[in-house]
Amino acid sequence: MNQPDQPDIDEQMRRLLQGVAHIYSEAELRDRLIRAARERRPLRVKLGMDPTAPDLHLGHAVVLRMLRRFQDFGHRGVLIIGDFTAMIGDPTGKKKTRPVLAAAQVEENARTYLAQAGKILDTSPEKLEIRRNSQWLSQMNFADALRLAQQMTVARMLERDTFHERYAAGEAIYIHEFMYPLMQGWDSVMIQADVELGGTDQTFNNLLGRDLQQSRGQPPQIVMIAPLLAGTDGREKMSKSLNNYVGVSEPPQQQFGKTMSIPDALMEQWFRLCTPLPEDRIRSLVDPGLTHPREAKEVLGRSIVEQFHSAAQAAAAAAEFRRRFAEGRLPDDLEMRFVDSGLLRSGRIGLLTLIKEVGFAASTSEARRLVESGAVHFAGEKIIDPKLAVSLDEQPILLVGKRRVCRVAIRSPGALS
RNA sequence: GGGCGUGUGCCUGAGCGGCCAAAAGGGACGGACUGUAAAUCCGUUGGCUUAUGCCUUCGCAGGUUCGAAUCCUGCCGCGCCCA
Repeated sequence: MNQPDQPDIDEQMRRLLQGVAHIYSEAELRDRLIRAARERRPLRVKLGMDPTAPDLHLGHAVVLRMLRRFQDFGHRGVLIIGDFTAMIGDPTGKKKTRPVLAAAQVEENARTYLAQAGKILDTSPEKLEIRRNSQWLSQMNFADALRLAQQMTVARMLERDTFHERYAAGEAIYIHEFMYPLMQGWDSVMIQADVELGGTDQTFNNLLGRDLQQSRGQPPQIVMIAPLLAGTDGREKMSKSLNNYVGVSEPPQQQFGKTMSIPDALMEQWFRLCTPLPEDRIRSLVDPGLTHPREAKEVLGRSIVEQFHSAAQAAAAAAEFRRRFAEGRLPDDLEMRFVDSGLLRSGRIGLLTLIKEVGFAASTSEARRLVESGAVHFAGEKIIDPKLAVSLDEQPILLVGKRRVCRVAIRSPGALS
């Protein structure tokens, strides 16, 4: 805006476009910024939130950071809680219809979401407006819905990647799924969005918002698309269901450890999308001739942990990681896990049962396989006999694989855990 | 509404009366090697208090058979074609 402490438009543009994969269109954004400044009106920057997934990860953080930059330039984030659209579920997910969420549940999820998003966003009321789309969508009747549907043709819907692929693959597409993008687009009309942010999988939906706005005489929103962040496997996009994510509220140790496990080839993208490091620094970090990949990854890990925790915790996580895996020592603060005394037979417990009880294996059979494949150490000794029964009197250490470790003890019936 | 086809383990996908807890690949997990990287190699991949044992799995429910993922009937889902 016009405030003296804000940089000029060119600088704002440069910063806003940082790390953006696509924008529709750059010229429109520039115009809109200029007009907003002239009219002393903050832009309304829309971001949709899925009320079913309160576990935010680095992928969400990318787009949240984009919104944050707008906020920092004086604009207003409008967070849409898709409580109504959740009834359908974004066809992108290509899974079955989701159950309708209870209002209380939506409320709860929104709270969790905000608690996590707050690590990145400015959540002060003047900078962030929170709306739920059931507010207007649930008011619509069939005629309203039909009118909305008239804005779109089947052919155009089928252009959308996810629909296109499913159609080609012979998978089912339900009519109501076609409504999803329309509903999301309608949200933009209702809140009069100036800008909508989203991941690449949202492109179609977001662009539809432009059409709907125009047909209602509103200036079309500018659409800014964040690149999809690849998950820790380096193959798929980061997502909770693929279990390849780094959660923003995970403990430092875990964030750091997961980051260290990503393929080297992924580092560059993560540096760009997940850290504030300048371009030339990134370039030297990802050049194996200049920086050993392990060192580079450590910088990456620390930078990530730092954002969600603190520099001190990041350093500690890195140090602990080194101790643990480079030097092969056990962690300092071993977690204690308890086992019911009822499971003991004359003071001993079957190793397999123990492994299962402690949560290191889903079933006894799995525990057996782990033992037989030499993955288990108990009280400092490698054990390959699945029939072994052990004593827990000394509160021994149980190690399964490289990462699953704890100390085990007996919980007597009356004792508090 | 009718005809044809299809439905298998986390996924893809073979099997078409016994040798099937079910080929193969992917993924995942474990081991070796490393930098909890990649590549490579090896092993495991339904459950069960400890098993040349039992139980549950091949859309669902019945049936035929000494015996069914495999045959029959009905139902359900999906696809294609016709209307």
